[in-house]
Amino acid sequence: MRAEILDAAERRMIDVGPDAVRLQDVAGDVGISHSNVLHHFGSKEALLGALVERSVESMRHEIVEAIVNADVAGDRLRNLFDALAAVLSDRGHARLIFWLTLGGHTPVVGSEWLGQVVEATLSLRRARGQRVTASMKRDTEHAVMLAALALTSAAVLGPAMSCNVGIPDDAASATRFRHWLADLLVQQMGLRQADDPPTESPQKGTRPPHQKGTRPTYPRT
Amino acid sequence: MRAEILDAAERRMIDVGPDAVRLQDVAGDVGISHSNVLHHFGSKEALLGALVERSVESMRHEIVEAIVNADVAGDRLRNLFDALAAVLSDRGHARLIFWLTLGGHTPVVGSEWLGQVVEATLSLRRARGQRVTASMKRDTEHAVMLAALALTSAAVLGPAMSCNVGIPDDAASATRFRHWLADLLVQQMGLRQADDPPTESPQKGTRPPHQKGTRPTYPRT
DNA sequence: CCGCCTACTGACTTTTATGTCAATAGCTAC
DNA sequence: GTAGCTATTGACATAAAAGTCAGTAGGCGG
Repeated sequence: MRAEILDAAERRMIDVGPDAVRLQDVAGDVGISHSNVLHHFGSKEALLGALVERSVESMRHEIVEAIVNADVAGDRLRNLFDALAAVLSDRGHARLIFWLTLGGHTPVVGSEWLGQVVEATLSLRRARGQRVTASMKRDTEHAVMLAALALTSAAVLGPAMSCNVGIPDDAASATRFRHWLADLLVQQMGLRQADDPPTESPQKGTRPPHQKGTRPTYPRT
Repeated sequence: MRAEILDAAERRMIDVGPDAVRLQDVAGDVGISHSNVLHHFGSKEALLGALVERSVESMRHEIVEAIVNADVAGDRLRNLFDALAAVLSDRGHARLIFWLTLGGHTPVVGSEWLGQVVEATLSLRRARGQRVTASMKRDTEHAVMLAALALTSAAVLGPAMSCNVGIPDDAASATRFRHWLADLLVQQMGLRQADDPPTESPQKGTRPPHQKGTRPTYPRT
């Protein structure tokens, strides 16, 4: 029952924000009385606390999952970005991040798991024969940060921004942008492999199917 | 008086969001009674409407101003980004954009002035001797969109993301990231000029320096 | 059967925010 | 002077949301 209440609250939280999560509405969604919600969580404050805790945890988990499962090793950054966009956008994680951050809830992204992504990318660059210098480390940090910022904000501002720039607001365009960004970063960091296909057309069938066996080199959490 | 009320409301809007703009608080900030606010604007709804209208207009104006005044012509994209960051962050425009967008207020960025930035950039690339093809146009659109997304979200998520990636959360680091992004885009679009200073910092060494005249070898999208 | 615990409910209380209203004060036009 | 207009106020009405409380129902160990 707690889980169902949290589910309903989460939907409202993502859609309309923390201030608009009303006990009565949440209770109505689940089909119980608002007193019951109070009985389970003690107070609205506590409900929101539990909700944030659960959401942040599942968010972290799903994002790390997407990163781990992606075939980063071979310039498949496009795939990773697609997976991340799905999690951030469809699951509403991006909106949640912004709701919480705007509300002053810094600890949302307060962990350091992006640092692990930096580490993984660095080892990838080393594997490409690049010398790991301080400036190259910073370059990698910036690249990861750019990817995180762009993907997260695209999930929220994407439609508005697209229209503004002159790009149609549809899934294909969003994907094209993601792939463009992926290619840009791959090039910037010199991660393209010799055996990679030339990737000239954005989405349709340009890449060979995933070879299994090539696990990503991402470190486990 | 209307202006003072709107000022107070704007501060609260940016800091704590639309839902938390209380008539009593706003009135208190200005030093009048809440009935007076109501007298001037009719309703809270109307106050928020007037506020959004004014804010969006001033936002548009200040951003366009920053873009127009920047010395873009000479690869001074760094300056432009710094100016934009100032407007977006210090003036709170970025937070406002996110508050409104999350609240379903799409028309915020619903105009098309970023399209004009795309046009300006395109003519710049043409002036650099590049042929304006369809894919190059799309490349430019993507670059402008990336810049807009990154600068806007950095003003909100910047601190949290920095810590997460492993970058210290201070102004210098934020500036470094902005400059890195500016250089990345300048290089991507082949906008560097012969008389430009060598801007050695961010990623020197990992790639041979850009030869002017050579178009980026990046595959068109 | 009985006592106890948990899930759950409806009715009530409290708080807080919006909005209404009548009244006051100052200023201007006639 | 006075009629009328605007800015302003305090007191009150209304509405909505959070939280309290006493009580019901059902399961379970003794």
